[in-house]
Amino acid sequence: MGDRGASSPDSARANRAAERLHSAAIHLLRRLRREDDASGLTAPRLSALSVVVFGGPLTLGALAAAEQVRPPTMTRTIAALEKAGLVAREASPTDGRAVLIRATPAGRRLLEEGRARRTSALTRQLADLPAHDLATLERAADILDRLARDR
Amino acid sequence: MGDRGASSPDSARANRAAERLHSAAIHLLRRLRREDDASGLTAPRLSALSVVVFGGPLTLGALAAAEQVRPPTMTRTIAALEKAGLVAREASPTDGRAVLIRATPAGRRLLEEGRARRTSALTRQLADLPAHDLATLERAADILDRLARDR
DNA sequence: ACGGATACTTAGCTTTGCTAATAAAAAGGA
DNA sequence: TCCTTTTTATTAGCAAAGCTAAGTATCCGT
Repeated sequence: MGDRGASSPDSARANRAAERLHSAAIHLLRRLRREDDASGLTAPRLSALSVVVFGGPLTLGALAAAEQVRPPTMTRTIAALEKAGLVAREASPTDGRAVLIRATPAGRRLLEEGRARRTSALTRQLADLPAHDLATLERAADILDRLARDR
Repeated sequence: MGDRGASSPDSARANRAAERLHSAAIHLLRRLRREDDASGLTAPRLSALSVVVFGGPLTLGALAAAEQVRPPTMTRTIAALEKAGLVAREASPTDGRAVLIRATPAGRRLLEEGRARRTSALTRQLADLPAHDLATLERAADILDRLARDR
């Protein structure tokens, strides 16, 4: 099947890997979407809450950047979390334009409980995996985290 | 931090891994969303098209199951792909209720070209990775594929 | 041949992403 | 100091993708 031209074998392999990761990510998320709801939160909300809980109070812009989303999108996500009592907005003491997002005790609690809950089907499937495979997935998550950080 | 109670160390580890994979998948997809568009297709459409191209003609229901989505969602996705001339609907010869989805030459071509295009930032980032890390990601994709299949 | 099951579609809702436009505050230069 | 530009966040409005509920058409078993 062709593939001549300027493409190196390395980038061909990287491209194939990218497509497979893309597909795996789509399917993983679709599965989790259904059941995220041990917590009652959708995936983007849970993800944002997690950053706020573990990343301390931070501005909305910083949170949007961390979540790789535009500010208006994060404004709305935070509005939902605030309405649910999981985070609070407060004025920045140093910058009148900025808003600091802070987790409430309820938000912290929800995340901790979710952590302890381990009901999700994915968790159960992972627990059934050979230790070796689980380790591979953990290393993969490390690599992807790193990739996301130095984009 | 606590974590006593009924939880085994294994499931605690699996749960942590599940959360990290969840987060990695979210961030991976958000990045790809921006640039999927070498092809002009959104991620779900590209994913569905890929299944149709490589999985031969198949019914809408089978496609929905493969994509872990409800039939009405797939109906709409296919409608968009059909409108774009990338797939065609045809009546099933054996079942008057069913619809077979088949890729058109244009759909096939788009996928092949996308494959050769390798413009995505992810591909480039992956190509820069040590071979060892890339291999880890490939193995992880294998494992996740398998997991998705025997859910 | 009838009644229940199955395959798909339609209708309508929610969430999440985006861009464009606006308001308010900060920063900087004349 | 004052005025302009930049930055931060919000509002408004659009599109895509997910869902459930309800409807239609076909199939299958009795």
